[in-house]
Amino acid sequence: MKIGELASATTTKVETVRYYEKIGLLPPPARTSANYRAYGSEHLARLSFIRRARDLGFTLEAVRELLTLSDDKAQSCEAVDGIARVHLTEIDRKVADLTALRNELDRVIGSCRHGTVADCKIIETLGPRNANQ
Amino acid sequence: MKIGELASATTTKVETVRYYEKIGLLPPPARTSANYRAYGSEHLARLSFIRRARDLGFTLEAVRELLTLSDDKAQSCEAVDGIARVHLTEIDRKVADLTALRNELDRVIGSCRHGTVADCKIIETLGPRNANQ
DNA sequence: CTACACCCTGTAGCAACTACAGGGTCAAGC
DNA sequence: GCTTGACCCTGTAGTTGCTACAGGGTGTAG
Repeated sequence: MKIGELASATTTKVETVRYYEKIGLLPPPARTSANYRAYGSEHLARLSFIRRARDLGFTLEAVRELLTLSDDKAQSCEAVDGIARVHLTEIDRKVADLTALRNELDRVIGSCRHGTVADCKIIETLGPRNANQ
Repeated sequence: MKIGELASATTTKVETVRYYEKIGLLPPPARTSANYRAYGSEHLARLSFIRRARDLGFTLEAVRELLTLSDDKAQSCEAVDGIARVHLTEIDRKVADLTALRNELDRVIGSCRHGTVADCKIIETLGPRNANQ
C-alpha cells in the first residue's frame, strides 16, 4: 500500500501521514526499490486509531499516550479512562467558555441600532470609555 | 506612557504590544531620546479595542477590519454588524461541533468496563475494525 | 557605583498541520 | 521510445496569535 492509498483510506492528507511519521506517531514503513513507502495493515490500523482520536479532539500528545497504552493489552485500562475523562472535562470547559462568549456577542449585536459608525453600539462596546466589566 | 504601563493597563504582555505594532494593528508610537516607545491615550484606546475584540473571539484579521471601519465614523455600521454576525455564526457552529464531540466522548467513556486494555471499549472504539460510522 | 527593573531588537518556539520547491518513478498512449 | 501525467521523495517555510529567550542599553534608588 502506497502513501496515497493509505491517506485516502483514512481521509488524511499525504503530507499529514509523513508528518505523523516524522514526529514518531506512525512507525516508518518498509521502502520499495524506488524508495516509496510501503504500508501494511498494521499501519492502516494505527493511522485509523490516530485519526479517530484526533476526531474526538485528543491532542497529538494524548494520542501518543493512548497508543502506548493500547500496546500493552494486559494492563488495566484505568489510564486510558483517565486520559479520556480529563479530555472530556476540558471540552466541557471549552463549551462553557464559548457559550458565555456567544451570549455576550449576541447581546452586543442585539444592541446595534443600524445607524452610523459614530453611534454604533458594537464599536462603542469595544471602546475603552465604558466600564462594563 | 511606557510600554510596560500600557501593557498592564490593558492586561496585555509587553511582547504582545510589540507584536501588534509589528503586524500593523497598533501604530508605532513616538520614541523618547532613549528610544523607548512613548504612548498616548489614543494608543490606550486602540489597544483596549483590540483586547476586547479578541476577548470576544474575533480573529486579528477581523479586528483589523473592525478598526478600519471604526475609523470612518460617518459610514453606516452595517459592515460592523455583518462581521459580528458572521463571527456569531462561527461560534455557534463551534459550540455545536464541540457539543456533539463531547457527547460522543461521553458515550465512549460510559462504555468502559474498567477491565484490561485488551477489552477496553475506549481503545476498541478507536480501532479500525468496527464500523460505527 | 552598582544593583535592579525596565526598555530595545531580532529570532526561535508552540500545535498541528499545509504548501510549496525541486527533484525522481512508473504506467499508458502515440 | 518517448512524452505526458499522476504519483512519490526530501526539505523548508508558512499558517495563527502569541510567548520566550538572547544579548544588549537605560534609568533610578540606595
